[in-house]
Amino acid sequence: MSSESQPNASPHDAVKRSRFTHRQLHLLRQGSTATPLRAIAHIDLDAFYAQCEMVRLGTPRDRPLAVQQWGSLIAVNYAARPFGVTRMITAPEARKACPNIVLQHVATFREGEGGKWAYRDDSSMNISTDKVSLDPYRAESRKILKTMKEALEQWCTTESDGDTYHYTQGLSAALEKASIDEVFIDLSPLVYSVLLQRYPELRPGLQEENRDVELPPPPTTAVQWHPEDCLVDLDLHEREEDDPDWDDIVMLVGSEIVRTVRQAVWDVLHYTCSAGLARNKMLAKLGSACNKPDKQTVVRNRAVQHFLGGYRFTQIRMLGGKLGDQITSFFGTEKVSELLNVPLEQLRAKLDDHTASWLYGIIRGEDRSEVNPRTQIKSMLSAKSFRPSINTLEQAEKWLHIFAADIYGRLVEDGVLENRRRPKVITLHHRTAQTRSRQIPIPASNIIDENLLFELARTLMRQVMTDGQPWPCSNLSLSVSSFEDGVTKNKAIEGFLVRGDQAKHLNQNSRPRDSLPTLSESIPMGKKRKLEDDGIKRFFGQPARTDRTVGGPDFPSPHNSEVSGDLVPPAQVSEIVDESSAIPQYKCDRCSRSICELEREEHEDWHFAKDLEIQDRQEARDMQHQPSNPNPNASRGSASTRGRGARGGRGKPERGQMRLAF
DNA sequence: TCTTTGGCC
DNA sequence: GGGGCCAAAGA
Repeated sequence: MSSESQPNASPHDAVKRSRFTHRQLHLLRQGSTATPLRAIAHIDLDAFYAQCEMVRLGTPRDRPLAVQQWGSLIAVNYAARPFGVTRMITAPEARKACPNIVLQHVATFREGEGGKWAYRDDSSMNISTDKVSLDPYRAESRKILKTMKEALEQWCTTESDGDTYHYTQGLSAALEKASIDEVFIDLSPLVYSVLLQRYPELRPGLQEENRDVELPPPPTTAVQWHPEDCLVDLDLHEREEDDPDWDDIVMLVGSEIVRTVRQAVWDVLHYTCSAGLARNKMLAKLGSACNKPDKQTVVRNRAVQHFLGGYRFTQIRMLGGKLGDQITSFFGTEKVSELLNVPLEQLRAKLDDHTASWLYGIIRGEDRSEVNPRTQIKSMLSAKSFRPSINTLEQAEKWLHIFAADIYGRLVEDGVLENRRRPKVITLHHRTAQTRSRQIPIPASNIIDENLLFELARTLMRQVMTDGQPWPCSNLSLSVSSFEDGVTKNKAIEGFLVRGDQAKHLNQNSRPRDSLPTLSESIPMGKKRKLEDDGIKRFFGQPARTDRTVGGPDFPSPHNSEVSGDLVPPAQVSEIVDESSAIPQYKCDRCSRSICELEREEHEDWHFAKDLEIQDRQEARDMQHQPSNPNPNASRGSASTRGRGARGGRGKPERGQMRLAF
């Protein structure tokens, strides 16, 4: 982005301006990946499993503790590390290095004791009959996520004057659970909201104003960082004495928000965590690991080059594996600083175009991957390695019982009993010399219980045995996947929301309320889920305001809403119809929609932002492809996934913008 | 549908 | 370094 590399306005300028434009600020509002003002946090629990045990057992923070799995350690708390205890060493070695250490074995299931896990004194000696359970950690993870969400919500409910409210209401932060102990948070909309409250000069001006004009400079000459913020040193040509620009202020506000989130996790649940804050996920993730434990690290835009230059690129997300090794051998270095000297053309010569341009950008600190607001789990797996290998069907079936019980218990937590969600596929993995797997559908007619899972697993096991040489078997695992929403949940949703096509046909269509599925068969399952998650989240996160029913050019018309999976609240629909004659309307010349006059400004803002995103996305497509976008359809206000061209019908509405069903 | 890869504690 | 996960791409 050229604006990022421009120096600050020089002192002789008559009127100092920011390097950033109104357009770039405005893109924060919908969490666009295109703006250099973006604020992304990565939060990582410190030695998570160890902390879980410290909390559960009530041990003091300075008491060394490690979590044991059979003879080895899988997590070591910070109090134990000065003694040389690491995950590499065995439990007896840890005891020797640190006699005072608490060595807590993970909870286990035990053969013949049903589906209940327990903490047992003798589990380390019972590797042949026990199977580890990570359930206690999953439960803590859920609590932590909930606490973080609640802390973030504090920043959404703003008591500001009506003008600011107009621009900031309904904004919230996207939270992506990256693993059992890590989350990404897109703070951009919250930061935008705070900026507009604290700096009225940033509020969108008159309609005529050119959004390419630079913002006024921040009204401060020095940023007051919190004493506990760890700041990455600035790039060589930057100086701390230089006046801050809005990207510095964005990081300041972001770090304030992150601090309250971390504080809430400590106050409520007594867990410490470390955070990284930067303009994108890649930098935030590297940042969170810089100062552990219990610290937060801020990577300002002006520090990115210096920060990344010190890394090996193999430490960057997606480059830790074979791709990173390949690149290392092609170019003879692991250092980011040296790879920076390789021109794009040379990268292209060795790597495919997508990967080459992604790599070129990523080592320069550019990463436009989105924070994917995903909370629900997509599969569940229960596994066991056998040393020595097992050799009979009887032995295998004992483990299948335990797997079935384990997974069933987790499904219950997930809501199978209430029919909220249910998996459609069950898979058995089996390892001898090679790994083989077989999968079958879970019959939709059956109620899922432990026994059904076991019988399906046994069927798969028999298939595996007739396939080839089943023994000796060194590893077995059972998993369920392809989750689908169940009857009860859809019923509940239908009370509030109907899809566009359903709204259209609501009165003609006598389809039974409890029949399934409600989503169009034309959409692959994975996409359906995301669309639905988002639709629901957005709807409930949005205060009901009938005058917010604005739309844009890419809002599918009724005929293609059929495949969009988008959701429309019926109450809204009827209210709109009722009120449309009473409220002054104007017809938007961009999209030919009738918009209520009160919403005119916002609607036009919306078109403006939309245009920018389209433009920007096009640049991004040309310039910067990721080698493997982990989730091309997950979106949060990005134009790439919204309806145009071949994928035109797949779009979903912008936050807070409801589609008319007619 | 099945296998492989990556990432993490 | 390996057991036990989870997600997604590749084939």
